[in-house]
Amino acid sequence: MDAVSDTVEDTAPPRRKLPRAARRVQLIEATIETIGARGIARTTMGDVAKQAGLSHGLVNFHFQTKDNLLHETLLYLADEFRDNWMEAVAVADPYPAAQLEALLRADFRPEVCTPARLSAWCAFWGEAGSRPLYQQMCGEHDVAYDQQIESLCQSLITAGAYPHISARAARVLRTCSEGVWLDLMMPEPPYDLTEGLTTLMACAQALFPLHFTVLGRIDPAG
Amino acid sequence: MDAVSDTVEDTAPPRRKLPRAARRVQLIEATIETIGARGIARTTMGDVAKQAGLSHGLVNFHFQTKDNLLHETLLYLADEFRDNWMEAVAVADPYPAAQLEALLRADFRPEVCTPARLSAWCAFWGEAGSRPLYQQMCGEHDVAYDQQIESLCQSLITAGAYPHISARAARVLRTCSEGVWLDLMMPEPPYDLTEGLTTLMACAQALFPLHFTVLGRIDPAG
DNA sequence: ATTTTCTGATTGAACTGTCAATCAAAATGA
DNA sequence: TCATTTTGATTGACAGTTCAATCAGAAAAT
Repeated sequence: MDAVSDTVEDTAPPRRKLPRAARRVQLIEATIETIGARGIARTTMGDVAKQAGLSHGLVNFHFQTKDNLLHETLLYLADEFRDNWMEAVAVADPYPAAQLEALLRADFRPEVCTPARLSAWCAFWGEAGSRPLYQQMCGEHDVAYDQQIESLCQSLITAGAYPHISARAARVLRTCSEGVWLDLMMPEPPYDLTEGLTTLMACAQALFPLHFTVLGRIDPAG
Repeated sequence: MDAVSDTVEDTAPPRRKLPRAARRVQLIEATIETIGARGIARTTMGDVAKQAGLSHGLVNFHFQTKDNLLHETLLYLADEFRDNWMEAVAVADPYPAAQLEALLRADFRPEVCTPARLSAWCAFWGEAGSRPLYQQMCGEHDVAYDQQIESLCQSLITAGAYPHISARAARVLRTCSEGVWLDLMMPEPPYDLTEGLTTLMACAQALFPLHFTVLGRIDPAG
């Protein structure tokens, strides 16, 4: 039926009549790329259309307004990030240290940790202060992430008799992770992804020395 | 004739013929407020002028272009933040734990930690990914801050025979501080300034338990 | 034949940057 | 002390540009 759908993007012009959902995703991906390259302030509908190799009328056809396009793009990113860490936790070994390590590593997987995605996410974050809608979405993302971390921290605190407050330990880890993200967002980051992860593990080690080293969790099996 | 000049605007309207430098600062402050309220993307020269209670032609008279206005605003913020933490370190007690605590607390002083300033700084940060100039300025700010922290961390590591790498410990503290900032930027932050600082101190305690508690440094005098 | 997707020209609004005119204050001269 | 000139800060109207959104119609798809 749809022999077209194979080479949807990159160089070859992705000719007409892609299924609705696929076209929307293509345009959202183009939006992420454009925001990553030009920032939100200077991103126009024309830029997005050009990036996708389509006409700008089509962007309005699928998303009605620019505000809506941005909103849906943020939604897409937030869902992607959430799915990513949730799945990482789900497939991790079933003990707290392994799950916490999986959670912390998830945001740095190459699939989600691309320059354009980091940059776009940060751009939305920067605008969040003045846009209640973005604020709410970024906030909700953080809350869910934070709760998951806190629950794991609580398990570790109990297991290791650490003197920490779980909410605070969780916050230290989350903020550290977000800060490393900001560093890596720069086109010429001061350190690479591996060193970023090691920094996070150093943070986990400082909090939970019985369960973590700078290389990651200490396996309970020995 | 000139009965006008007194209260043309609301709060503190320095009417006509202000010296050049003062007027520029007034316009930059108006820019910070506007960016904080509307974000960079939707801030216009007209908005800034209105915020300052002046005509929009005057903004161009003093700053030529919008890009230049934004650039100078970022410069102003970066200088202010740097001066703030440098002075805090300079007046702190002359031992590493006290200086580190002063450094960490500096960014959360009410003078610099206002909603508009946090929000504006974050907005610039969000755009930094796509603007080499912003990138460089934000980067330089971070580098200087990081070097100062690292030097203090190194002193503590030596003093306490901690197993850390100074660069990584410094990075953990800096990223944690930046992450807390991001949290506090939200109009309805998930926790207050005091709790933010306590979180930072908890991070310092995890790294340097001989020198810090969640309340701050442990005074060497006892 | 009908519906859905897509294009590119067009429109109208908003914004930036310019400029001539205005005006307050400082400098100068009486 | 008071009038005159000079300076440069300030205004508001304007020109030119950019951009979001619309729309009529073309091109697939069903």
